[in-house]
Amino acid sequence: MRIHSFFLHTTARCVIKDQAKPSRSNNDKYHQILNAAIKVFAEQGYHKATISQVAKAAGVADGTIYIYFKNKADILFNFFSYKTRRVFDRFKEEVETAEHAEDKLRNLIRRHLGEFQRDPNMAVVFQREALQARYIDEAYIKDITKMYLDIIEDILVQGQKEGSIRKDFQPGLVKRFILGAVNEVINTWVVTGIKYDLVAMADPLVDLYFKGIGIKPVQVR
Amino acid sequence: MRIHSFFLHTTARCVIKDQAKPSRSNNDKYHQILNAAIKVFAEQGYHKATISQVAKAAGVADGTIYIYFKNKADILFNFFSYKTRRVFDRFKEEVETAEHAEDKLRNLIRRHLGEFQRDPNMAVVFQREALQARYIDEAYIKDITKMYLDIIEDILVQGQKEGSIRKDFQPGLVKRFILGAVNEVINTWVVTGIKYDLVAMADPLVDLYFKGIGIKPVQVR
Amino acid sequence: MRIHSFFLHTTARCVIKDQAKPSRSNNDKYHQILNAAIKVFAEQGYHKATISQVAKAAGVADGTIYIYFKNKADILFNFFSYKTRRVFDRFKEEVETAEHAEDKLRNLIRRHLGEFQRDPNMAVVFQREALQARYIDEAYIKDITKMYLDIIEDILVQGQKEGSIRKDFQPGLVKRFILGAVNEVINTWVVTGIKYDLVAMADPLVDLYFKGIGIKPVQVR
Amino acid sequence: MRIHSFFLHTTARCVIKDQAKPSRSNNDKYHQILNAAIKVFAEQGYHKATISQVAKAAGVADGTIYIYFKNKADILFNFFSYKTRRVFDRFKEEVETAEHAEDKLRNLIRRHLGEFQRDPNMAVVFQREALQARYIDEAYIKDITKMYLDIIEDILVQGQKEGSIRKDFQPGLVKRFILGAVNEVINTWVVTGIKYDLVAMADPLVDLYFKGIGIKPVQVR
DNA sequence: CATGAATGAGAATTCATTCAT
DNA sequence: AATGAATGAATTCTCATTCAT
Repeated sequence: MRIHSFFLHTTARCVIKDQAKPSRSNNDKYHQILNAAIKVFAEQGYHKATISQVAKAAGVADGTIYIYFKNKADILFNFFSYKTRRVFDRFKEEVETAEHAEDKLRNLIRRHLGEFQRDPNMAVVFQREALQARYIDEAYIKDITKMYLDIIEDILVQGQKEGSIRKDFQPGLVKRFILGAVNEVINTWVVTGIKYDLVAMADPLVDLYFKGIGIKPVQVR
Repeated sequence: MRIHSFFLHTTARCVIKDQAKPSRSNNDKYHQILNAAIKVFAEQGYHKATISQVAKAAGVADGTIYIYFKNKADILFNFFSYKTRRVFDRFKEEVETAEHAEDKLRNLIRRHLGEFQRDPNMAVVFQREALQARYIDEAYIKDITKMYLDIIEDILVQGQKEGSIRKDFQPGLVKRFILGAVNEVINTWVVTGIKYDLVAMADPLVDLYFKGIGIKPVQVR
Repeated sequence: MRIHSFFLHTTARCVIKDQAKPSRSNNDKYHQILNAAIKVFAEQGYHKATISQVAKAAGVADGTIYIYFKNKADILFNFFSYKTRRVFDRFKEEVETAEHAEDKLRNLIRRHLGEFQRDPNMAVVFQREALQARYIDEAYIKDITKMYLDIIEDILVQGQKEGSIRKDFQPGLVKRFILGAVNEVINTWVVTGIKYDLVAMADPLVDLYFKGIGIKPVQVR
Repeated sequence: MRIHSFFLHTTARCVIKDQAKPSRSNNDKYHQILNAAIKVFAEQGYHKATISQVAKAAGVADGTIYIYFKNKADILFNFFSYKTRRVFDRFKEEVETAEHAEDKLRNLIRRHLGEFQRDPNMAVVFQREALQARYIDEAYIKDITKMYLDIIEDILVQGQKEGSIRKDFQPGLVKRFILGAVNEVINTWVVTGIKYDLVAMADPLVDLYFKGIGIKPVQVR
């Protein structure tokens, strides 16, 4: 798995203008290029993808890309800091709509799978390039990671208070356990060709998180 | 998560010779280069690493590498088909030493974590480059993946027969669930700097697999 | 040394309009851009300077520059044919205010140093780019060069008639000798940071031109 | 004028190996490329010249240049620190073969003109690119410059002691006066097409340095 | 077998110039 | 006239791969 956590409290949504010089007309071109890039990165991998490919996919000239992005790495950076930020914001919102821990987790997972299903290219690039710490500010990535894990942690703590979640485990491990499984499920979906309904995996997955695969010894009795 | 399954029944062990021209004594040079490459790939990433760096790390000339490997990609291919093959063979052996499903799974996970802990460079490259399917024959990777998942499947089926594992789940999902968690745990260990004892995570992890995080309503009764 | 001679008899002063499309009011914009360009060229060098930098310095849009100048090289061409032309016209005028050869040379040198001191950017660009014959019509530059040398020649001839200047030398060499020294003095002033009073060098320099550094053997007698 | 002074005490002659990776066979290739580069730079100017042009002129592939030089600027740097260094060493040697100030100056000028005549491309590049402080370490260039001026200064001081040179002038100005004239003479020779015998200018030039262009009023009497 | 200098295709990036608004 | 976004040719530099020694 590549990215663990993701989420941002950030209130400032339109960071876009920061690096984009052209102010007047088409701010679309920024997104045009960003989306084209993500598509190409998804197909080729960030490294193998060339600016020319991205330009062609975006329907602009090579040089145009440098009007909207500092350089190739900056495209990836914008993907993480802008595109995924929006997604992770939604995760937190989604969680807040539920009351109890189990529902919160279910909402989170459902939304997680849902957002990636909506934008498979994003999913691919995210899974693959995210922790490739080399390209983007490592600290920045760790931040998003931590935030996602923090949402889970809050849910765990609440669940323990509510009596629906065990207390005899290492929280750090459980967080990986949860995140790892979702990611693997997403990855498989991506690798096998984005065919089936990803969101449908949410409920069975949460069921597994809670009940495990074992048959309760209680029943033995 | 990057690689899902890995394991090879392959009886033909010395496939190495297939593409390596040198037959005589220094078959060491093959391993010399392979290990150096893995080290460099772990540090730089496959793409960023150069043949010169690998050559220098291996203590050979650039040209020498092409005596033992077809090209740069072939080094990675050999890493997967030779180096990891040995590891995944051991997984199966390990599993066979146990009798019951739960013990088999525990052995598998323990060994999995153990092998990666023993060779962190391998772990890094594996986690990062494995499903970067672009470099290696995708089908081949899927094969290894499938084999690992097959071991798990066998364990699940056995467990269900033995009555220790539930039957009401999608086997495909459970396999990802198990594999994803291990991989995430390994990844975290890699990303945070290979500091703590990875194998110690095995038992708590298997405990989670079996019991989940929930408190069984049954016990209420 | 870079530029040797410069001076223009040209009666047609407003050649400017030739290539500049805009005819109406803002002929200022032409100068605005020209001066900004000289400043930027002085700081960056002609080649390294970009049209964008010039535009920004001139407070106009990039495209606007192409309304007043054919292309980048044309800016430099205009610098030489318009801006320096005015300066070199003044040289000749200045020379004419004196009667005797020695005073004429003194006036020329004084004015030469004075004009460059007044406009250091012009000095820098002139010294650096002038004979970079590649950018501007070489013949044209040679013309300006020749005119400056011609002023000197006239002075020399007059001096010889007046009996104040030797006759036993190659005029061509003497002209370079005179021009080279002034230019070197200007260059040093430019390179060391435009700090001291350049015009103050005129009298000592002319003194050296006339008397040389040697002690006259005559005095031995 | 471009470069003022040049000269190096350096005893270490073979600095070449420092940046050239290839050690074995052809150290010629270093010079092959360097000379080709100087030729191309002389024709095109450093900026306008492309690596491809240099490579073609040197009869090697583009990439080969980067085996011997860090980058384009490094070629120019090597030109100054290696190629011209040798020349300026000779200047000092030449000066030392004479006893009296006037002979020393004559030797210096003769040699200066001679070396540039021998290698016109070097002359062109030197004159044009030398003080283009932008490309090469400014301090370094200032050093060479200062050394040349220092040779002149030593000669001046000696001449004053010997009674052959006046004492009533600013040494700084005289140094520019001498250097400027030589350079202008070289420049003219370069610009007019490298046709006539440059060295033949040495004696008349030194004559002008010493006697100036004036007719000494003393003799009137 | 081993070497490492040479190669040249390929990639990122820059910037003069154009043109629709 | 003025603008500045868009263009794409051109340039520097990298690096996998080859091959003469």
